[in-house]
Amino acid sequence: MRFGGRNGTGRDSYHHGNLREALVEAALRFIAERGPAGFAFAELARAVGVSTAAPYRHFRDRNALIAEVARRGFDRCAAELEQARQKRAADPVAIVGNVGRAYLAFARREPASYEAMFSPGFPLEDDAALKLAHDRFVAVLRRAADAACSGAAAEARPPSLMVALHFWAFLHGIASLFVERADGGRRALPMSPEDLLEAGLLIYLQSFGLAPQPPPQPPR
Amino acid sequence: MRFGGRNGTGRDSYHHGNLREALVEAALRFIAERGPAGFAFAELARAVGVSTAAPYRHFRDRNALIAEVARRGFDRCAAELEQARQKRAADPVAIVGNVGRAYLAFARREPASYEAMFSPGFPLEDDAALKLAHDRFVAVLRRAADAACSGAAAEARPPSLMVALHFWAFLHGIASLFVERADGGRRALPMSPEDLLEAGLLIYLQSFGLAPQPPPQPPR
DNA sequence: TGTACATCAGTGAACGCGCGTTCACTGATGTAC
DNA sequence: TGTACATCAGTGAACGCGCGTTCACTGATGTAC
Repeated sequence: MRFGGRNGTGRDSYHHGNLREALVEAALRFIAERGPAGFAFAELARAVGVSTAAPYRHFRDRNALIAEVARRGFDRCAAELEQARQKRAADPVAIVGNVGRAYLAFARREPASYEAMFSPGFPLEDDAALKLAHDRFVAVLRRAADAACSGAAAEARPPSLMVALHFWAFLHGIASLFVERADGGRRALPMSPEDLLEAGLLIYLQSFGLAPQPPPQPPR
Repeated sequence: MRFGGRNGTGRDSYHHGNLREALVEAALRFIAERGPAGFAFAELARAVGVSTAAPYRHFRDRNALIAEVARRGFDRCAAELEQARQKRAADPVAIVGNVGRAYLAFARREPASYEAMFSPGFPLEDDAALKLAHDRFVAVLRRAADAACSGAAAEARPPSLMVALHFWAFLHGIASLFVERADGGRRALPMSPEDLLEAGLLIYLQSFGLAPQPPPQPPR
């Protein structure tokens, strides 16, 4: 496995030109294949076609690289969730569903990022930028929960922070237990993770007097 | 860190007497400290006070050891959940709550086991005994969900397998995101994981027409 | 437009280290008689 | 109860290997003038 610089496969000069990016990409591949602890820093350098000393120009050590991978993961995932949240502002149930599906889609499409983001043993406190990205990510989930809560009848309206945490825990549980992984470690399921999610959300939101709106009829 | 044989601290003879157990215990400690990938097989031998060749008498390799740790984790956790399930047969909501609390208690008390059980990259298929223990564990969750469903009004009764999967995903999400870990990697929470769980279960089960029974009054 | 030079991003060789695994071996245990 | 012996669970030395990290270095880049 070899990841090139500017021109894709090889090197065009003494300088790599894109080493930082190339290292992050290679790390994503290795994580997807073997998990966040399953490769050596030197291995990464080799995969990218560079001496083992070169990565030290860009990352203090292996952990700093993984933290960068996780940080980018939070950023990208937050952006996608936010986009899903803004897609349709009318129906609270649909908003939560859209955000939830976007969450599962991210976990499925970028299992390596997802693992780096949530694998224990990489504490957020060590890296301020990582912590910030994490908090922004959580804020998006919080906004989605706000939308759901604001649609609830006033007397049945639960604290939206709690709803956000329920939402997140449920999403994370489904993503880590049931979304198919590259190494085939998915559990047998009688339904897709997305359907499982949607059914669970409906049951939960029903208690707040929320039900999905029928889609608007096209004018005839 | 050194784990002894029969008499606790040291060795009493040429033979260790309890090496298999001692290795499993040491692995639990290391996993709790550094995660399932954070230690070497040889390190384990040293911690237990034995030559680096000795563990090979008991485990084919490092992965076989971790699989054994995970298997025992599933067994113990399943036993505790089952006990919680049978504690009080009357109220479906209370049954699910008891099992849920037992789940979180296990994750809190044995974070190393929990991590070994659920860390990706150790596929169940490679080890029949592990797969069996896993399936028995899932069956307990299934029975808890059955109890909840059987209490629901017939016309609102959901498929109990789906409820079991919702239950599990929610529990796993709370356990992995919010239960305090040895390395301090817990996220800030406005309430305890147990309260978060209980509130979520109540909201969810309310949709089935289920509500907690008031505790029976003591006879006066 | 050309040149000098500071800065940057690489090299490659070297180091000490601990790992996983194997091997022939040996001390301890338990059992058949 | 005693002895011979098979089996078991350890030892310790050895191997080749790749890792993380450092170092003085050098090729390329970009900018001031």
